[in-house]
Amino acid sequence: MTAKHNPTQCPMESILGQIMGPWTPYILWLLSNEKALRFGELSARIPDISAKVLTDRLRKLEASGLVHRDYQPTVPPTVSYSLTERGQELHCVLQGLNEVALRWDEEDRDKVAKNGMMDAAEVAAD
Amino acid sequence: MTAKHNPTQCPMESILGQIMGPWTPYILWLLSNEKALRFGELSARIPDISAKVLTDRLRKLEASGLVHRDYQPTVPPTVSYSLTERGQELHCVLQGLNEVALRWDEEDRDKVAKNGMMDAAEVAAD
DNA sequence: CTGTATCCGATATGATACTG
DNA sequence: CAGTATCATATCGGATACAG
Repeated sequence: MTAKHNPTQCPMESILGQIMGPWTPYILWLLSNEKALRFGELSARIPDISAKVLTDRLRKLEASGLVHRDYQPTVPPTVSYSLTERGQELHCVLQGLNEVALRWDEEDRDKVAKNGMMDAAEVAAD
Repeated sequence: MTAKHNPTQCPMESILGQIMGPWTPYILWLLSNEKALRFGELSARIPDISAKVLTDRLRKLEASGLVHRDYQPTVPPTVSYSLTERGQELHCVLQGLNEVALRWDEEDRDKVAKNGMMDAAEVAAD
């Protein structure tokens, strides 16, 4: 996703590079609603993700300090993930983004209902 | 970057898929500060981007209705790009993200200055 | 249960050269 | 000026199989 990112030094890109990529925002979303989730629970809630990719996303989120990993050396091992304080701060911003996305979707549906099929740029414009 | 994105139906991913990818947030940022920029001006302000990638980013932003392309068939042709209304709405959200990014950077610098080198997760945590 | 190790194919990036 | 065309490389995502 995100390793060699941020060629511009733009601070936004720095954060976006950490949270982007398929599944990542959804993982953050799940964690913010559930406080803590185990690896298997995340897997179950994201049906189509592979273990490899889920692991990869969690490791990267951990590396950037957005997610905390709690490992209990029981048998079998128990690992749960939760948002760090920063992860929670980020969620507030993402919620803003989410609201914009939902509003646009609604506007688009209204418009398409009235005018029939259009392409994205036409719909978005007005 | 962004073509087959949004496997989760998460609305955030839908927008993030449109604006992410190297350079894209920076392009939006430049356009929001300058009202309108020509292709060559964007090129000059983003020194390391290739014409191909810049074109690709602009086409995608245009397709999602965030950027408007104004083509004047003069000789030589004059093309300028500006944010649509949606592009401007988005900028507000990005600014929030930007503020968080800047705050974190500052916190991190302070912490590193006090404690010496750490990795990202250590720095972010606290 | 919680991951790693591999392999593969698709996609994106970047450099270079060329055009209306 | 504002791109397009082409090619080479790198990276990523996903499937599968295996391990502590």
